[in-house]
Amino acid sequence: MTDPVKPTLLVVDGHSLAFRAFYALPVDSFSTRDGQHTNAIHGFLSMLLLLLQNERPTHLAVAFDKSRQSFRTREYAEYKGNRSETPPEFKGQVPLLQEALHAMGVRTLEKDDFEADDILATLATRGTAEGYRVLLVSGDRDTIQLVDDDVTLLYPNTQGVSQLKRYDTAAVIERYGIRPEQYPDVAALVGETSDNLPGIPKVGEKTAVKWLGLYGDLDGILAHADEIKGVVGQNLRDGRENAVRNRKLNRLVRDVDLDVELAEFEAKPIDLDAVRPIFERLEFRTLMDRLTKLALGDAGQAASGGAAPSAPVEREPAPAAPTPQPLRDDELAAWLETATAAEPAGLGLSIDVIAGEVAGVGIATATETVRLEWQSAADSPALAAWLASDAPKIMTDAKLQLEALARSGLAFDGLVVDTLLAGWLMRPNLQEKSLADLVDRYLGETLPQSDPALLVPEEGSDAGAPEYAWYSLRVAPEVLRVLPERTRQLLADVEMPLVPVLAAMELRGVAVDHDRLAALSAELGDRAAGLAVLAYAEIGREVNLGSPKQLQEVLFDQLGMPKTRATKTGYTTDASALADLQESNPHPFLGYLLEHRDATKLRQIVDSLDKAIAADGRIHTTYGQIGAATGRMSSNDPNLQNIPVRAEDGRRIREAFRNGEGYVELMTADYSQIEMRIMAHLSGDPGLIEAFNAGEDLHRFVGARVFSVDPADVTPLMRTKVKAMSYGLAYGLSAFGLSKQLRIDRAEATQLMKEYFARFGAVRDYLRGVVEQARIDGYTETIFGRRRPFPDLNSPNRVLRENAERQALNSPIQGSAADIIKLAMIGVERSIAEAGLRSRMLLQVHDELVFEVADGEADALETIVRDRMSSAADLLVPLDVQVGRGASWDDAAH
DNA sequence: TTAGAAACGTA
DNA sequence: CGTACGTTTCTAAA
Repeated sequence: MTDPVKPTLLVVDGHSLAFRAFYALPVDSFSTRDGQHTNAIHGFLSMLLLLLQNERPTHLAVAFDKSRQSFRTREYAEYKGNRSETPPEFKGQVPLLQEALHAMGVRTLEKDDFEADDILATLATRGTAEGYRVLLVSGDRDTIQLVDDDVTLLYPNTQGVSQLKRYDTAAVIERYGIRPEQYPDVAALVGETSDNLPGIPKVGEKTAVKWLGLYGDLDGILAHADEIKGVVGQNLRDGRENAVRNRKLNRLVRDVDLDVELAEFEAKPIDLDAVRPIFERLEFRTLMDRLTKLALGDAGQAASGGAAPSAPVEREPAPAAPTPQPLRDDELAAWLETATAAEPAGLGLSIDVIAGEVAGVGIATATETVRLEWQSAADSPALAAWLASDAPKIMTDAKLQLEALARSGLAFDGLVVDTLLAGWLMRPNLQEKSLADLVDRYLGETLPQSDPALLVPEEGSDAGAPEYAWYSLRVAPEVLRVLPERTRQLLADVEMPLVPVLAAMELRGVAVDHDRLAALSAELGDRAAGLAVLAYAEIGREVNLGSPKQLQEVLFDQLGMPKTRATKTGYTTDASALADLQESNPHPFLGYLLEHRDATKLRQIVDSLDKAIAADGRIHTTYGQIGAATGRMSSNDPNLQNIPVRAEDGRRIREAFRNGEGYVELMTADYSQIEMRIMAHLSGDPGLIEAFNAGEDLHRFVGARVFSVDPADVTPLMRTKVKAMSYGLAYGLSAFGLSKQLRIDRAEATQLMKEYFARFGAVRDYLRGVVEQARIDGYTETIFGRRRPFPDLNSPNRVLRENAERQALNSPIQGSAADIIKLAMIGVERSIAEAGLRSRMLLQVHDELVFEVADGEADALETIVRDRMSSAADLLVPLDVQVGRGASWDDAAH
């Protein structure tokens, strides 16, 4: 095994390992508050620490590629020529990684005109000569040739970088059936796609190894090329230049002039004080802990050698959750008294939910947790009283738990912090999706969880309600600490009060008429079947009309239509492309196909809604409060925010949404043009503000300005164009996009935009300003202070950057609209309760609310809704609210 | 069996 | 080459 006398030299291929780490770890989960991606750095350092711990090298170096150019690219220009652009999220991490390594006292090496692997080869050669045991770490197979009795290669497996496969001579022989020094011959014959080095066609590892066995080495094989029969033999004779070239390129250089002595790589004790600042900047809490442990271990060894350890800061190990005490309800009041005194900001609370009902309750202070077994509300008067009181409670992902409480007949109040919502406001790109994520990020600890693969969780290993309560309690102050003041306010004023409102809406659900849906489904099914028959007749065969692949065959091969926009897997067959084709190459098949698509899509929606009707005859969607990065909510299971409304057929689905028993109709209330109004407010554009205050049709008003005509003379076409332009603005629409949407030429679109901005210049200035400010701040902000970070705004990658720019200019607008309707919902719910109405709010569709109206309450409800919605924010323009009522959702639309 | 792409519905 | 979502179906890889 290892020779205790020999010193150990560990050499790492920095680029290849960092790159592996980059792809192994989700980029979204590793970034700092200011948006710097750190997944590659984190993965690399994590692996390095593991190596230092397990291998205990005496000498250490990390080699990097200096650039993409090397003597190999000069020799063969196509070398690695197929490599796509390095992701910018990766690029920026390399200098930071090097900085971190230097802080850790690790030497890094790079050399003009050579690749990192050549440095590995050189150090391995010198190390062997100078009596070292050498460990190489690289993700490049070419380094296999370096393995010998003193040189071992650690190669990352496909899963990532946490597991390294150890290749010594025996392992290479076992894996490849050849000796390490023969590997380049195999690679030369087989070729290396990732390096853009084609090999001999039809020759894989098996064949190459067989030939090596027969003829010794590549030269031998080529010398006997004439004796090899069949297609492969001919391929070999045809491609011998390739093989020779490959062999030349994959030979690593063992004598790069490095101008260093191996002794300089001696591993020094880690200076934690030097490392701490950069690790803090990278927000590597767990890694810092691991490094600290490792360094203290080193110090301990040094101490045994005589020197006293320099007094490093002793880090406490991650505390374990206190063992939950079982508590009876009659003991609860007393416990709560001392607990509340100990935690005035709130107690941690978590509800075990099984099948939607309360199964257990955990409550936590910083030092104690209790578990209350729960039978029924009647058996737990003390618990019920505390839950119903306004005593402050801290939870994680409370909505589900609140619903379970309600179903079990328990009133609830006093939710002050939901850590999941707080974490989302801090990083709205859905990076922390669970308590476990929050515990990891904000405490640097791991939430105990049993293997989810186990059907029966291990006894005691799993975190239950008391543990969840305890971790929630500890996470809360850490998240709040880093939350900017306005964002904390947003949490307290908007997101937290919204939780019980959403819980109530989800519990209520909306009544849906199964019979109508069933009839509609049957009708659509028949229609689709008929259209399919017609479509098949046109092309003389049956294909799967739902298969883009088969459609491409029909359209482009069989019917010879011109190719449409390219997708990753071929050419698009989407509705707009088919419409274009219909214009240029009219064919009845296209019409049938489009209609068939419509019918099947609609039927699919109908069927999934029908399946979602619960036993109470109602559909209960789930709102995702942390659903969208802009601040909007999402709806799922089923999604009730994308029920068709534009097409006549689609609207028939809305006819199935009706008031339930005990109610007389539905009412809808929506903000008209809220995003344009927000744009008017944020930009302060006098023209746009006047447009809204004039109370005239917005698009007519704008059209009159843009086309310099009287409002009365604005034609429908002019109105359409201006409307598309106005709506497109908030999305970062380009002249190209506008021309495409309006089916007008580029020049006309450009002209339209020019005229528009000439009249509404402040809008353009505002949109530009948003992006510029975001580039500086790294985030955008809504009217209410909701932030969204944009790390890609300064990316050198144009696609990424321009995407980020459009997102950035849209976010304050979409986000402010979301803030406003959330505030309105909270106000409406409160006012309805205060007025004692039975009518209730059921659905939210971004700028629309749907209510179920009780008999005789329509007017009172409308007054409340109009008032709360229009006064939710104080803008420079009025917030106009449209209200409608009717027997169905469709009828209630206006 | 699973993950990704394509397609399409809403605001 | 217009933002924000969720769902379904097909497809290729595992």
